[in-house]
Amino acid sequence: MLEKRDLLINFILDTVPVTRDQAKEIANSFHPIQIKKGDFLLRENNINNDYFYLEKGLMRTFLFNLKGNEITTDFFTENNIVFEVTSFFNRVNSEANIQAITDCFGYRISYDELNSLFHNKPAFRDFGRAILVKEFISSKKRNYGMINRTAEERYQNLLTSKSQILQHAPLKYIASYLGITDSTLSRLRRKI
Amino acid sequence: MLEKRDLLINFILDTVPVTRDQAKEIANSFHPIQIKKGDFLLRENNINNDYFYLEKGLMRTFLFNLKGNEITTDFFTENNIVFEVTSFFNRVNSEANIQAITDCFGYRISYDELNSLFHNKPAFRDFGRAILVKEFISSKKRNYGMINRTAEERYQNLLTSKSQILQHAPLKYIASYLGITDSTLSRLRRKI
DNA sequence: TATATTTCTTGCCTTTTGTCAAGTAATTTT
DNA sequence: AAAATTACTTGACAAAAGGCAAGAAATATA
Repeated sequence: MLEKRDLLINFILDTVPVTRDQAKEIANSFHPIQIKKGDFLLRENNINNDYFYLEKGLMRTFLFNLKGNEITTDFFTENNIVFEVTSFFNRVNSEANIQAITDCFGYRISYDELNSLFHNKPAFRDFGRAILVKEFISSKKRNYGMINRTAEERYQNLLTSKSQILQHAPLKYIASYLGITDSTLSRLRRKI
Repeated sequence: MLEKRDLLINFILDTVPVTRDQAKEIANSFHPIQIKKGDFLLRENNINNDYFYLEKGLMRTFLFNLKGNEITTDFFTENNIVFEVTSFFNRVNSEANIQAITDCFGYRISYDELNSLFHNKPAFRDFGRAILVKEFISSKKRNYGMINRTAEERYQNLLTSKSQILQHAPLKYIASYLGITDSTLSRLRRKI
């Protein structure tokens, strides 16, 4: 039978050049958790203390703007690391929430555990940096899309890159993520 | 007389909790360079091998979209680290250029030098991570501004956060950075 | 199953932004 | 200084997106 943690081990092996034993050691430092649909990995005004490998399910981060409207700033799909960088690394209260869109399962470590691995295990050092680099790059790509693509192109892009999200997230999450109103997204969809 | 490298030393001390001696040691691993207005720190289709502390001057990154239009994706001001994360860390050719908007001066290290410090000097480890975290956060803030602010608000925000840019960059750089056309920015300015 | 709530769509009209083109102003090159 | 290039502005019109409200559809709750 396939040990479940194998997916995390493979994720590590795909992220950074380490041996399978090193990947296993890193994976074994993580702790399994389950998050039910609608529940929160992080609530605003708390410090994010979970560096979370999402094995199964979908999540999002959202916050409220000055008008009180809910803005979805990010979607997370399976086989990715989930955390709120500002709160987690700077140890400050988060403005954002991280919520499960569907039932989720994965593995977490705390900030202290991560830091100890970062300083004591060279393999994890490279892994941690690679994750930061990867997320930073995807944030920059999103920026580029926002300044260089129309709403329709951004929607089409989401459709191909994170199609699972389109199937499970309500329209209003997707609209605010794309930077348009619900009505506009609804009309866009009809057009397609 | 003030040793010029003091600005870099202070930058390190402001970024991460290390002793002045540790900061000096890190700073001394960097090499001074000068870049004239209009010259390039990085040209597209090359690998970015400079992790660059910008002490004096202004820079930008830009690339060409599918229509052949030049898109400015980032501005850099004094007392910041300048690099193209995808190319630098993944050792792949860059799609983007990094160019001096004004005469620039600062200090650089190569990828190999950075990596050796990263693995051998715990103080630098924390510094390197803190820079990645800082840039990642600022990219996320930019995303949030793009989906949640009007063009006028984004312009006003740039005006307060990077006013030096507004004084030295031509309108077309700023317009593409804000995700609007030259005409629209020109009209926005008249309104203000 | 009935009721309530949330999600999504659509019409009407307004505002914002884009496109294209012409013209002026400023800067750079010769 | 003249010529050429680049930067910026503006007008007229078109396209994209927003605001608001009503209603239909789907989902959740009682």
